[in-house]
Amino acid sequence: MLLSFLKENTDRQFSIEEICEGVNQGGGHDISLSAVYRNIAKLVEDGHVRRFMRDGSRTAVYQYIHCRNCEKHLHMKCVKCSKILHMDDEATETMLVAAMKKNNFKIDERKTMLYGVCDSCSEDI
Amino acid sequence: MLLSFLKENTDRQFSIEEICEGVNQGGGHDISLSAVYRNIAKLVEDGHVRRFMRDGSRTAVYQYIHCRNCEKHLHMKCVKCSKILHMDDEATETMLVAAMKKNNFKIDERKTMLYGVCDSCSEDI
DNA sequence: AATGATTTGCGAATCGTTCGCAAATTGGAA
DNA sequence: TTCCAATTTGCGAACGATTCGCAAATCATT
Repeated sequence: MLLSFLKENTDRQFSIEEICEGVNQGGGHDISLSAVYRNIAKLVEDGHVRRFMRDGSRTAVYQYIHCRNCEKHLHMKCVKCSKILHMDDEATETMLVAAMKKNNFKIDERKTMLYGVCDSCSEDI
Repeated sequence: MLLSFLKENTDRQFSIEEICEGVNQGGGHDISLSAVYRNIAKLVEDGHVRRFMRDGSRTAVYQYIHCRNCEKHLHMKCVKCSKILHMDDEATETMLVAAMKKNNFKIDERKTMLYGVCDSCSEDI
């Protein structure tokens, strides 16, 4: 099932094609790309899944990731290993949001993705 | 000229088509879409202009904005009026970056865009 | 089993972007 | 100025991820 696949993999984003492969991995009847497109659209609409865009390829590609309580915290994406980190330090989270509000900007955690380099990748020379 | 058009308009992002129109507004010889695509690619490569993606349309659309000292500060985009805000409070800026580093994440100001609601738009009911 | 509603898969359409190539423009060197 | 090579341009075709249309398959309710 589509949603359960994403639920079990929240450490990175998946393209439609990857989701299709991942779901069909489980054996049984294969699902088509079209169906994945349609079903994922519904999941996004209902707020179960979030959609971002990947830059860099010839044309833009949408990527998807499951929402847990993700509207409650910020996310970071490592530009080297593409891993998604969920901000789990509540003190920092509230501090960041407060600092932004002081600058008259009410940050939207659901749409924002912080890009940078994660801990393990910054160790690499 | 393409770069000077973007230099004069740093309060929002422009699509290729908007850039084309904006440049051709200045009279003289019109430049084609192809040329805009090519020239903007070079500007991005050389670090004079930054490229982001706009979500929501049928297919992905790239958008461009001029870099001033933009590698030095964060940017915010209002999801309501699409205006781009440049973080000008240095104290907050360094505080944010430090807070992220405490969470083992070295934020990349050039690739990150904070989404949310700006001051004037949050006043609207 | 029968009926209607939903979902599926396939192929065509969409459309921003990129590519290929010949024509136009530019920039030196003589 | 004139010649020639190098770069840039504009046009149309190609690309490719996504969406659309529609008939066939599946599901749900009785």
